[in-house]
Amino acid sequence: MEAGRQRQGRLWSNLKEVCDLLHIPAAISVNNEELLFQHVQFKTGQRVHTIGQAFDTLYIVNSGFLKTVLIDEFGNEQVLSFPMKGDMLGVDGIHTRHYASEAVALSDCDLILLPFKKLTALGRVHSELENVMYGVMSRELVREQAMIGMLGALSAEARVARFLVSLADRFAAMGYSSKLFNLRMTRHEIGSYLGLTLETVSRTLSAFNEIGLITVDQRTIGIKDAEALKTLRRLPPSRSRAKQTTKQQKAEADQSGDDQVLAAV
Amino acid sequence: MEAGRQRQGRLWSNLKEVCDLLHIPAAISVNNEELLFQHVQFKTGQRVHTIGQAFDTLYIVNSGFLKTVLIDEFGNEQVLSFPMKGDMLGVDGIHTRHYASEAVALSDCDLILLPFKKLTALGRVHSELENVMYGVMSRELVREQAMIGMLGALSAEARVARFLVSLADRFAAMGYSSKLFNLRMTRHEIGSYLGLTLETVSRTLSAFNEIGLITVDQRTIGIKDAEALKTLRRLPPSRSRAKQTTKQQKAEADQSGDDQVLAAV
DNA sequence: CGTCTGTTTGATCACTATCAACCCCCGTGG
DNA sequence: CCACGGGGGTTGATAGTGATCAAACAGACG
Repeated sequence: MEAGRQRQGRLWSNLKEVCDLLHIPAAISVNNEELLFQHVQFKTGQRVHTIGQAFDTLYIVNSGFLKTVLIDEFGNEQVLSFPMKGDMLGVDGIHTRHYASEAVALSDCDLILLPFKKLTALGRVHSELENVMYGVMSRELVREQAMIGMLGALSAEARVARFLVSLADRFAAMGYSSKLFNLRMTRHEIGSYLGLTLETVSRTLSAFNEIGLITVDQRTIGIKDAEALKTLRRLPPSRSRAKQTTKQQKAEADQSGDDQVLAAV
Repeated sequence: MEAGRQRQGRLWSNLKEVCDLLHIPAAISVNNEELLFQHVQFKTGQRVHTIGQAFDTLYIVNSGFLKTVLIDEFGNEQVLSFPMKGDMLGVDGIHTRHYASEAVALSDCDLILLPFKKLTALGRVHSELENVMYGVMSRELVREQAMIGMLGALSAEARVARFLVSLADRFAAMGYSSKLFNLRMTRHEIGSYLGLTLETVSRTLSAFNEIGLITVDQRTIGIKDAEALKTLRRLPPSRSRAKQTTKQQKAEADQSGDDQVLAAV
């Protein structure tokens, strides 16, 4: 895209571009043009790294969409994240020096290579780089914490709703429309990510569509009521079975106690 | 305990002791006795840090048991982890410079303070320290990934079983018995951690007890069949990667009509 | 035009949450 | 010393959410 320059027929980026991509304010005054990081392209379906593979480089997504997955003893995939522009890949390999997850391109991708050795050597000279790395890793950790909180506490509908909001926010941060976008992943992958089945994901999207919160056309999603999606806990009873929801919900909302929280839209 | 020395009526540890505690092989030849980190004691129920509090120090557990929690908009706690000896606290505060979670002592605790500023300054002189930090953060990340995988894919029974095995392993790593130990947390906290209700946790423990996998007496747990607990499954989740597993799944499904549906592998 | 993958929708099942009652342990105060 | 209270734990009955099984449809593609 915009970042990077040609050399030997390949794209390269300097440190400032890398930091910009990561949304990390880097006041780094390095002799930029000497410190270049190479880009690599991956086509849809290609694997960037696999579980157990020897770790030696981190990746930053410059363009494209990916998924990272864990694979259990039966070969079932568990989706961990959907990295896109500005996200870092491979951090889980630092500890054991072997990648703990697998990264797969969901579209054609352009990634920036950060050889870990080179990075740490660089840190020795420019110690500000340390803080950049700490910041990125900490951010990743916080994200995963939020994910754990979501999986542990929210209903299927709330998970799907938050997933959509999260996607919208990320698209917005990338300069794309947050109101209309295309899912790059299948229902099955979304379900795996959210701890649900693909049928539940599909049904929930359909329900949101009926209520008017979103529009759904295959992989094209239109966000109509972002605010409702953000605060959604549970869906109002779809057909009939009306138990004077308004009053009851109000009463429940008022006492905002500890446990179950219903349908606060 | 063993680590640390007295000075001004307080305990202090050097860098080597800190690294040992973290199980990180640190070939650091620093003038040890000059680089001391202070200990602090917390009593049961005390908070080490709270959400939103300004971040300035990391903590390493020298002794005692804690929990870290997220608190949602209604005041509900979501337990994220149960740190114990050798674990690091506060990493989630690096990114935003404010702690993202709350840490509470479940027993009287002895923690080592790692002022973050001091740590990064130290990294400038002793660059091996960088790798220690990266390693610890990466390990934390991998742990959380495993947690996400567990919450997303495993049944209630499998979660409780793995929780027990994980505790046993950690006690073993600390030099305690892995066959008989005391839970430091309530059923409610376990449930929150595992994305279950306290009743489900209680029932599952009772069921394991009846089957002879463990013994339960209030908070005292005896592990009788660690292997069975490790491999306990249920719910061959999704037909994501349907291979020649069809026969096996069918066989499992056939005998799943009984009351005891504990499909071990 | 058939095949294959992904999606939608329906019917049913069952795992786990919820509601409720009771028990156990322990500390406290009459 | 015992009554009392309260937090934590166990167990039972019931309901509901989401998984499972099943069928049909829509695009993509050779």
